[in-house]
Amino acid sequence: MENRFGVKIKTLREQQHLYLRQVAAHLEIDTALISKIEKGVRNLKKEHIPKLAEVLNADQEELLTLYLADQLDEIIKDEPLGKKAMNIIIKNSI
Amino acid sequence: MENRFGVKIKTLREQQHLYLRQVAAHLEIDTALISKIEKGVRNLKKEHIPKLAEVLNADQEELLTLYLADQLDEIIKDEPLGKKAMNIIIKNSI
DNA sequence: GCTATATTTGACATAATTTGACAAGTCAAA
DNA sequence: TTTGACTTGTCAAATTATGTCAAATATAGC
Repeated sequence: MENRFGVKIKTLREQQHLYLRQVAAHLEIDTALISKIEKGVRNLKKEHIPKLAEVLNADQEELLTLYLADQLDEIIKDEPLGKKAMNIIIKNSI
Repeated sequence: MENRFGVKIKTLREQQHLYLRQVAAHLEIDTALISKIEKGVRNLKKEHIPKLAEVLNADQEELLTLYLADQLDEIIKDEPLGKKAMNIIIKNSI
């Protein structure tokens, strides 16, 4: 899977009846940028997550978790050995 | 943990009785760079792994796996939610 | 000690990528 | 057809990655 983060913040934004423009203003970035972030063609800077959680009235930890998951995916996508690499970290090698 | 990759290739290099200079020459990069890579202060470009496995007479997949593990660690180090993020990928959400 | 060779370190230059802004575009509803 | 929301492409600036060089520091043999 991919772009968990973008899908999530789009859903949250719609639930809150907010426009991209409003979210953008809160983060002080361009509307076009969050549009791309929702679509997964760009990454949000990690530092923006607190403000984002704020305006979306969301749990900051949940957003960060999804954000990290996407980052991890970015590394192991197209890598057949990705799962094995994760297992090494989890310590259940093999 | 960290720098699994660097530790591994240093061990392999010593087992093969090779100098950094020799490994560097094979990869066509500066000796100083592999020194740093072994110590984990720099990353190797992924494209160099095949040549590296060659000169170290090592299994390319093993090196790549450790390489990926270090990359993943880089993202989740200092992140209490890192494991949770990995679980999302593995699909054992929670 | 001295010498030679291997490794490490820090500063630097350059290349590549990321980040964000802007402008022009699409689309849907009024 | 006008308006507002969103999307897309392109550009410049900022940041990060990659590699080199020279100097510093080991390390081993005499």
